[in-house]
Amino acid sequence: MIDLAQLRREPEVVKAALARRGVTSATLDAVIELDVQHRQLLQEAEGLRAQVKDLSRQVGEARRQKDDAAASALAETSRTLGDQEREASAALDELAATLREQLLFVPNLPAPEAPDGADEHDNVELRRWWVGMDEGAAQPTYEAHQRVAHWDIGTDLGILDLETGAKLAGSMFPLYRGFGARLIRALGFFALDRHLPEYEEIRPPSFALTETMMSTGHLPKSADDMYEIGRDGLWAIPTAEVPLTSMHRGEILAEDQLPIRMTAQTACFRREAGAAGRDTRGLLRLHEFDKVELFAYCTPEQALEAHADILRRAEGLLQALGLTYRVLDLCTGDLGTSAARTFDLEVFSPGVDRWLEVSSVSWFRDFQARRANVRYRTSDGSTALVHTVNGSALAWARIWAALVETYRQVDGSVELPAVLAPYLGGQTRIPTRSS
RNA sequence: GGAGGGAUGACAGAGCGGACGAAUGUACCGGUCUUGAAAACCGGCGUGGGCUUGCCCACCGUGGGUUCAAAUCCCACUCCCUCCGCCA
Repeated sequence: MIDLAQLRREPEVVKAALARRGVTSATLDAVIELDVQHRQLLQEAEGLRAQVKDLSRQVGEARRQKDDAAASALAETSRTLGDQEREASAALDELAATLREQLLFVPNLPAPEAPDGADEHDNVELRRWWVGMDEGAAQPTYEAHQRVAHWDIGTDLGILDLETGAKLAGSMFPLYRGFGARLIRALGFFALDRHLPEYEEIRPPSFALTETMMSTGHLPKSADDMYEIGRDGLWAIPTAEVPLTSMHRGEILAEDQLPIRMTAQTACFRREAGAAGRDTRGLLRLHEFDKVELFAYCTPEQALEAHADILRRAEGLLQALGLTYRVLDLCTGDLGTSAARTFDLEVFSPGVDRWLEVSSVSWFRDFQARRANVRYRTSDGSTALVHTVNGSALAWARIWAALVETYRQVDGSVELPAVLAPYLGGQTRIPTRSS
């Protein structure tokens, strides 16, 4: 949620910033107008309430003086005012709800450094990395045996069974088996270990209350993309960011606690409602996938470094796995609702011949903290909202795809990078079924 | 799932219709005393919001209700504790 006080104080600044991501001036004017009305009504209701309270005190006083006639008269006046107050308060509540609702739909102000742009085509590529680059290789090269899509490799080697996954839960719910299942497990363990002990490992619930989903901005705006368990008032989490952001919801943290850094692997559930039929082959787009998330609550001063650290770690994993990737600086038109600045990491999938997003590293400023009401005590004793940053490190389904393609051998087997050996019982080779 | 008990400021813990944003203790901050520290004593010490910046309003688990007036009474819900049942 943006800062209403800032919108009130410097509307032109906010408008200019949000215009970069397509929010019209009229939208914000409507919010400002609601805010004006809200405060007018607030004063009216509070004035009435103050009178009722004062009269009530006088009633009590009169009763003690045994002046029942005066007490009754005062009570009568107070009752009348009380009715008016009730009416004003009801109107006030309605207006406040409308204001809040509109405010919840206003996206975050983009960071000045975020590049301008309308959509994903305007994202700015900052750099690429591939094996051998440091030794002077001009570009990654792939042989014909690496140009096989992971869904074919998965079927050939018996490590991915999408048909059975679909039989159990519908399409886009993958089922890994044998070495494929073990590889997914290994990737999560591998990444979590690398983030300890700087990041505390968390294993959060897989479902979250509506209020929890609100804090990160996933609700109300993206309700169609979330799995809802209506009977219990719960939602399946689309990312560990949801529970992690709310861990300190409503709290005031001590400044010396910050930054609080956490990592968690969870299943992530996404309905992908707006993407029906697109990129549905193999593991390109799924309703459920595992992802290790990195997250930090920090002071505004710590935020940039915390953001950079998560990006470094995500890149470090990709480099350790020897996968080709690129870093994108998301343009204002492609930023998520809550983000001020986001870097996406895309891994190259030689078999599918496409770049696949495997990480999104975002700085939210105080946008999420305002919704979640997470603050800290500053050195001068006052309170301030924390900043939140997070990023995937990494989303495993697509990494799984890039790995089996990149490391496919001439004979059809897959020879995985040695860094994974400790997590694979020492066996890095996925053999062909005939061998 | 059944029965009972509970939820109050950083913590502990009073209050159970009116002068209660809330006793008291601890912790914390400032001061006096002291060579210094401790002790003792004095003072301060929740969070938001509104505007005429001095006042007003809200908040005692959450949401409703009763009343001139609710931390206090009523209803519903959530969570915690104890016991019983069931269960990986």
